[in-house]
Amino acid sequence: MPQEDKVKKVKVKKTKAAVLSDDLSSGDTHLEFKKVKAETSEKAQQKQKGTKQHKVKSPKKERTDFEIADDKRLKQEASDGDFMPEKKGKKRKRKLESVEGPSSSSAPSLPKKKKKSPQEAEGCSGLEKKKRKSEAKNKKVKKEEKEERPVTAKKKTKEEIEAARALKIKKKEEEEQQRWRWWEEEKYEDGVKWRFLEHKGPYFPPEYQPLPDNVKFYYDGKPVKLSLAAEEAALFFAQMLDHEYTTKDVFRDNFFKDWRKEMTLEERMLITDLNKCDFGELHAMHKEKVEARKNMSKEDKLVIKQANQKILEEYGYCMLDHHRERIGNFKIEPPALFRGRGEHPKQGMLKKRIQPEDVIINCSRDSRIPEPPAGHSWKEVRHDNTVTWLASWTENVQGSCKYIMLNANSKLKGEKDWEKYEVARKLKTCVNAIRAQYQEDLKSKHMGTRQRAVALYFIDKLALRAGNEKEEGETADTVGCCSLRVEHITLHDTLDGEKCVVEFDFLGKDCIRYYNKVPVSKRVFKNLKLFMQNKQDGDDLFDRLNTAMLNKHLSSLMPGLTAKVFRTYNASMTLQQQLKELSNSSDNPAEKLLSYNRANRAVAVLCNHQRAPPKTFEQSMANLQAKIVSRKEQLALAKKELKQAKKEAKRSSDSKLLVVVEKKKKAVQRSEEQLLRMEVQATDREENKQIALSTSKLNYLDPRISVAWCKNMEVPLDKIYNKTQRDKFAWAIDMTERNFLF
DNA sequence: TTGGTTACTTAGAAGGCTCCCG
DNA sequence: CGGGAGCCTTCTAAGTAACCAA
Repeated sequence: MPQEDKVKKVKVKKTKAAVLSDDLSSGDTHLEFKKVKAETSEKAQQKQKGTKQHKVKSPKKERTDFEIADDKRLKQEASDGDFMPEKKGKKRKRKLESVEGPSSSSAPSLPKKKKKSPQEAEGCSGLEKKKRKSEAKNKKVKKEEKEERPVTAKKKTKEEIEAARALKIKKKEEEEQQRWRWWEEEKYEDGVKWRFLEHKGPYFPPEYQPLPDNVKFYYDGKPVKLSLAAEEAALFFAQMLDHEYTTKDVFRDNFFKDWRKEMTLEERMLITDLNKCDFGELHAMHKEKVEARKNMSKEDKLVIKQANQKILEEYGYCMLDHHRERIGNFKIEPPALFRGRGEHPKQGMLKKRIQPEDVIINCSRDSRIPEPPAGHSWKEVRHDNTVTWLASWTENVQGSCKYIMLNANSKLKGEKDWEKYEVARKLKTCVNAIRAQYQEDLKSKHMGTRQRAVALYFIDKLALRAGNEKEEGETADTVGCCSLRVEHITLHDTLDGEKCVVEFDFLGKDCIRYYNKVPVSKRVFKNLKLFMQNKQDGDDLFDRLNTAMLNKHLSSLMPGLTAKVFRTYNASMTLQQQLKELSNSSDNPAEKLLSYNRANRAVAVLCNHQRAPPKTFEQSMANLQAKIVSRKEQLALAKKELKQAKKEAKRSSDSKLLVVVEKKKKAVQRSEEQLLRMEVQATDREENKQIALSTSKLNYLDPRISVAWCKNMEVPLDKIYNKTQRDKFAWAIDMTERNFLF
């Protein structure tokens, strides 16, 4: 078997030392500056899709999302200045928000704390707020009714239905009332994350249950009773036998090596070849268990559910500054075989069971310190209120730290999220200056500066990730902007009728391929040629640059600015722009949603958020098409019947017939609506085949843009955000007015 | 300047759950 | 009323970036 068939070419050692003289006054300093024209980059592969037309409202829809996304964004960039309330006039508008707020009695410090942009600040008078709140409540109630009906089974009596509904509404109200409106509170001084933190500690996975006697592992045809530890590891492997992982050499080798470490001496002597191992019975047992689980009775399922609920109640929450907050991941990761993404050199290694002795607890000194499981003790208990984690441990495969932290709907996460978007919005006010500067820097005498300028150009224009350096052999070979190598780009003087085209092809985070052909300015192009001179495939494209240098530079341009802010900024900008472009308040609800999804999709394309096409995709698409066809037939029939009925009504003037005509009309109308909805759905789904919308929605798009859009378009928010998302974005939902601009 | 450590965000896969349709 | 499609949650890997010490 081809061991490591994909061994990556030798990577240059990552020291970007000063090898070459940094001075390059020679050569091409005479490059002309040419305005970057509106580039229409398109992603090669995915192309044709998205143009699939069916009745779509606006004529501009003829192009792919990619094209739309990209040049919309560029147009936006061009006109960015219009939006800028104050360019470089400094004096950031911290507007000491005396407008509202529970007195600033205790806020001597925090100079840059407590930000409120003008939009937020205005309309925050108590009165306004109250009004808004009650509005929200009303809406909620209405929604509730809608959601309620289908849920309640028909068996129930009317009263029961009523009661259930009332209960649900009440619960909702209570929830709303209990919600911690932290965004209305004063922020803590720098670095302090909490004043009081109490929790029960992490939840440990159940102990390993040894195999029953009738399930045997065989080596070389003979049954072997394994020691507990070895048996557990064997089961991990057996459970994965259906997975492609277990066919990979690296995975198998790593597993075998680590498995042998778990074995007793005798076992190790005996078991020397993975290929002679027969996990068949273990595998079968596992499958049986899965099957049995699936076929469990309703009652049994309920019992399990309730047990889980109980665990959640006990371990899933903590008290943070007098508020009960949900913990995101309160369970310790169970032991397993490591599943790295892509060609990970460590795939298959044994991720060991975590003991309380490995776990550091973080909580308030004056809280009830969590009890370790009986007979155990914690590695350490500390009281550090400058961090947000409740517990941590070091994982053995990569040696990295794992944390237990709060849920996304918590104050700690929400506040950070809000802050992130505020930084991105701040970038808006100085992005023009920064762009002008890097254009200028393309001409710099210093190689390092030029490289920085080109990298920044990519990060800004293509929303590439920063690209930190990685230790070789520890992870899959993936890159970001600063770590691009010569092999990852191809320069084309002309390509498909465009000049100066850069073709990118590399694996990014999670080994997701980034493929894109982008026309760039002549100057950038020439610089790239220069950077690539005398280099080989495996050499760094930006050998004088790393993320630390880049970020240092960025933070000097604007406090808080780092490479990743550009991604947030450009993503949110694109969404706002696309929504404006694509949606009309006169559209019907389905069309509005399609527009929103398209805008969202434009961002996902920009950020290269992909997913494996669902396994059932082709099938379900065919099903949908079939349904559309049959619906069309139905519609034709309905129309025919309507005609017929009209004819008859005319002839006989029997009033009953008129009623029939009305009925038929309704049927036609209904049919048409359903057909439209299906067609829209089909388009949406097709365009979405391998694009993941959720990542951008959750991490890059300022929720206030979406909330404002919903208000303007009169789209119920729950069409856009599900419950979890509404929870996470509660701060934005509460504070956003329809006139919000990112 | 580097190299390790730490803390926190961002990412897609997998599996469970719900709801809808025939 | 059973099965399956798709939405939602959970899981944990894989990034970014700051910090610290030598």
